[in-house]
Amino acid sequence: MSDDDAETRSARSPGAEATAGPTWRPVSRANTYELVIDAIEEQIVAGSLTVGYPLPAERDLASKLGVSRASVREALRVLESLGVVRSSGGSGRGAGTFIAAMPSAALTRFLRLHVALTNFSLSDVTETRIQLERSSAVLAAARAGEDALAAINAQLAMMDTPGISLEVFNDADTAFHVAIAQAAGNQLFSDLTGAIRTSLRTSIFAAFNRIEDQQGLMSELQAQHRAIMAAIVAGDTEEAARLTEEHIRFAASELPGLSDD
Amino acid sequence: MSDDDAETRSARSPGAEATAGPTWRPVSRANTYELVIDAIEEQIVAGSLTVGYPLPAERDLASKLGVSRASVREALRVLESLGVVRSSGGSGRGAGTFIAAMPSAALTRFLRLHVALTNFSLSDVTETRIQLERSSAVLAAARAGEDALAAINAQLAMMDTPGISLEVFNDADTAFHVAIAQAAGNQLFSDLTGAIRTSLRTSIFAAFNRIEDQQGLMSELQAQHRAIMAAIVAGDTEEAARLTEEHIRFAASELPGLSDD
DNA sequence: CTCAGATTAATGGTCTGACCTCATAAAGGC
DNA sequence: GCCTTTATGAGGTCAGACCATTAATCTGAG
Repeated sequence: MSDDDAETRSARSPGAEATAGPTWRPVSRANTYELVIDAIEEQIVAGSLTVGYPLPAERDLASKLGVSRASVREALRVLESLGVVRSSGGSGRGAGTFIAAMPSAALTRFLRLHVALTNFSLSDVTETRIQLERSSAVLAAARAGEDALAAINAQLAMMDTPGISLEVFNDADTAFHVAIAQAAGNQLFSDLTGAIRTSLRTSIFAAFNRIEDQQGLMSELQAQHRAIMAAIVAGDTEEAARLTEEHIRFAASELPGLSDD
Repeated sequence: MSDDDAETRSARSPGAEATAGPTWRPVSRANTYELVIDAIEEQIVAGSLTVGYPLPAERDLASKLGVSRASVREALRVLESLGVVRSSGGSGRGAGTFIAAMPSAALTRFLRLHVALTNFSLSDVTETRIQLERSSAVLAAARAGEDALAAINAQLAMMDTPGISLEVFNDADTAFHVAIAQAAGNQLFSDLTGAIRTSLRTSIFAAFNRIEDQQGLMSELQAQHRAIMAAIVAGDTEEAARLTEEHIRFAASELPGLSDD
């Protein structure tokens, strides 16, 4: 069953609460697959299903819930696309559907689609990225450990490879920023940072191919990367944040079509 | 490491790899429904499908793509759960599947599930919220218009209702913060802010019901709301940001179980 | 001619049952 | 014992049927 709250019934004074929209919520005749998702989600929220735990076989689950296998599959495909579940065929160990935790791909697709639909503008996304990465830089400067710093340095080194291709540079660039977020120790920062960068991947390539001095821009970006890294290593939180914001704004302004001001 | 992302896998530069682990990724034999999603996404990214446009009927699409209707449906359910598509039965005008743009519900479910799976910790989520809302407060203080301010005030007034229930207060509280994000003019801020609050709704209730002086806490929160609003109206960006961060940290620390420090 | 009511058609929603592929586990042959 | 073969069980896909809902169309009374 759905635990929908029926608080909309109490609105009796006309005009007073009509300010922020009616909020009718049309009773939600849930589709079967939604009910299946709810049933699974209930187990997850209750803690009965944790990462790595197997779900019943699709046929079992269908008969247990009293629905068809098709409906179960639609629910599982949704959960799979959300990065909550993972399915593999075969038999025995490792076969079946399991609770997983792989949110990055889901976030990436989500952002890519909604950016394409212009539901989120490029400047909205960039601004979000700036705020997240500013905070990542601060936290990384404050508490990054040896391993985390080494991971960031590895990406810096990668970007220094002579004659590097745009694809490899860009992927290392993304990995650099994600590594900083990871050094900050916030998984949501890290996944959002990666998702934003990756969802813009195609646009970034297109923009890059529209400019003349690609190598020059890459060098400039890399110089900024080094400055950011230096601030993080020095533990200078203010400077790391400032340089990060400057870096992202610079990149957005240099790449035509990536900022819509 | 779970750097998942089914991107264009055509670019393969020899050498220059092997730095950050193997990353073999077994060629990703895409499922049929993924191919259907790709086909639709292609149209969206190319701009052939924009918000409001209809998709072919499921049966048509299935035969056009040479797959079964079940696979088409699995793809559509995924896109629907992502808030990219909306389906309704019947015939004629308004019947069928259309491109939509309703990302909030998708974000909310995504966060709720991954928080439940402890993939994102509560402090990760709270920290993200702080950064987003700090920025929202700054932008709102800088550029909020009459209507936007009125929308925020409406929620403040709602929370002042005497003898208000916890549910109504909490929903107005959420709406208050979302209204500020909306006043900032960043849709992604706004949707993320709402999603984070809504995904924690159940936890917030549980935490609230565990404390003694509910009315006292509500009053204190409301006082902070008023202070934030005053700073926004005054155009004091620094103060608005500071108060917002303070407010969120205060709430998280007061509600037992909502911060995991 | 007009309009209410019945009919029809198009669409998503659901179910059933079948068949395929694949990876493991079990049985069998050397 | 080790290797090969078979059986089993899981997801992946498909075809087709039927249901529910809704707009468009037709029909007939007034």
